[in-house]
Amino acid sequence: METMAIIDFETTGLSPQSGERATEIAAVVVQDGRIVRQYQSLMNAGIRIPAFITQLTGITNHMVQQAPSAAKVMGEVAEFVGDLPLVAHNASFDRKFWDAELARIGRTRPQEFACTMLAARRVYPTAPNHKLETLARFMALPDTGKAHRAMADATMTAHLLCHMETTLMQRFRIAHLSHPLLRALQRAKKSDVQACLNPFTPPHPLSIPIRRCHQRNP
DNA sequence: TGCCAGGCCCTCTTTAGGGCCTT
Repeated sequence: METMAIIDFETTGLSPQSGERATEIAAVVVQDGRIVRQYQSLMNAGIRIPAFITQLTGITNHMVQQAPSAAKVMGEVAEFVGDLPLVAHNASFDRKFWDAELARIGRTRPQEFACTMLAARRVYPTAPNHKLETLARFMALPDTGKAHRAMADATMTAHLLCHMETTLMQRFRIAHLSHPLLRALQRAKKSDVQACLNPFTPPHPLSIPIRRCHQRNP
């Protein structure tokens, strides 16, 4: 697998445009199908955490008050991931917080995001739904700890990514999972991908535009 | 005044609407 950085934010809400801020971030670097580096930190953005968020995540006002500033943490995690391609579950959410928090420290994102949720809708169309927790149960992925904490969810997303690579290697004859392939997959037509994944047909070369770069020789 | 996310996908679509997913 191409080396990628998987990130997960915990936040005070759903939109930085509405003044919501990050409270915790985790990043794990996956290389050759295993996690080789990890970063995790709570962060203090100077904003109160709504009670329902504390109930959801377990992150309290006291915890973030003891944490380093959001600026310090975002600087560290940006250095940690460098220019590695980024991955998140429902990446549109993490991308907008990543961009908003980086903008506050005068930085911009040099790389693209790929989304495991969109890709999972293609690769696992029979899953009950495509929430991270549901997919983890559906595929019996290893337990990573309390859901809705950044490191647990980032690690779970990494496991999901590795499971997806195995599925794609078996069904599509890909040599390895790359970030461009993941992005192409999430944009591919549902019907095209499902035809390739039909259990009653033999493994089928992946018929999405990026295939020449990533297929293994037959 | 009243409301308050938004990107993406699917479909009974594209001059739109509703559901999913993230905190």
